[in-house]
Amino acid sequence: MCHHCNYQELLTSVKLETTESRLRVLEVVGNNSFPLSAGDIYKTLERSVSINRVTVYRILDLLVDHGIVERLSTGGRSAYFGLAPNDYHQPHPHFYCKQCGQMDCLNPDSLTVKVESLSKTFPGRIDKVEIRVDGICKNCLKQN
Amino acid sequence: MCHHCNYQELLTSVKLETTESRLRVLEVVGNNSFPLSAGDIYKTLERSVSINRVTVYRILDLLVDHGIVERLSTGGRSAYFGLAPNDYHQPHPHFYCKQCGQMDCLNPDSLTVKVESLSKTFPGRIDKVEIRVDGICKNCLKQN
DNA sequence: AGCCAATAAGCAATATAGTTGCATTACAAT
DNA sequence: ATTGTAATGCAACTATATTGCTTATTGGCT
Ligand SMILES: [Mn+2]
Ligand SMILES: [Mn+2]
Ligand SMILES: [Zn+2]
Ligand SMILES: [Zn+2]
Repeated sequence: MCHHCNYQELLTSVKLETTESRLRVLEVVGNNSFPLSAGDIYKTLERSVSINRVTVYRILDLLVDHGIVERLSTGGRSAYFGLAPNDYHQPHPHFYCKQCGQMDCLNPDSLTVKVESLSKTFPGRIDKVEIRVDGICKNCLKQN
Repeated sequence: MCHHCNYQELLTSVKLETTESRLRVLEVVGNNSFPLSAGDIYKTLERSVSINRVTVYRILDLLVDHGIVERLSTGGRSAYFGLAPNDYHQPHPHFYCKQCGQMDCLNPDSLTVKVESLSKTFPGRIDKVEIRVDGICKNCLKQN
């Protein structure tokens, strides 16, 4: 767990009741150093606690809606989940290996984006800018 | 059709035989000013020609593999397709409206990314950088 | 032209990820 | 303890994409 994050507090900070399941889901997401799919999160939880697959999906939706978890698209079919940016975690781009499906967090400064000009002129509402780098990871590269 | 693109030529330029179906799919993708889902492309084609849904998926995969069509992830469940960047079409970010699912192409300069530092140090292979802006489009905004 | 091999397209079945409706359980307030 | 509300479980379902196999089309050859 990130020493800045108390998951219990994180839940109450967005006015969500703490339940065992919510805390477990948030722990799995937060304790992991890279984003995970809903399926990964479910499989991880299943090993230690009893929880339903649908509950995992619902809790993830809930945490995303409340802004403490971020849903990331991939080059593949499923979304991945990580802790949302906050005071202690800057927004940052991710790398997605299209071979093994592993997603990695990149340094916030490794790719920077200038969003001001767009924000000024864009006629709609902008909620988020997602930057994803696609390719083949180091491990998969050396296997070939 | 973009006056720079001859779709027939585009196919032969990547050593793909021209078939009626490939040409039709590429036309729909290329003639559209914003990216479309496989389903949208299929529905469009269906109106005028007889083609199978699976064929559309296969052709899209093929065109993506050959680098003339680009697959874009969305905040939603399906991928969208547009012409891949080439000499006449710079890479550019996209806007995705999470309400209506419309995707729009943004100006190549509206968001710029510095990828050099990452390319130098990143241990894997980088194929693509995808930038997606999520939010609510102008039309959906005024409906509420 | 006719034949053959290779490739493309069609069709049905299947896979995968996520969602919905409704029943059951837990839990907080009274 | 009772009750109302919200969370979770379970089964069925939806949307999107993929697979295996059959049929049709194409291009090269004679
Ligand atoms: Mn991250
Ligand atoms: Mn575009
Ligand atoms: Zn990999
Ligand atoms: Zn919209």
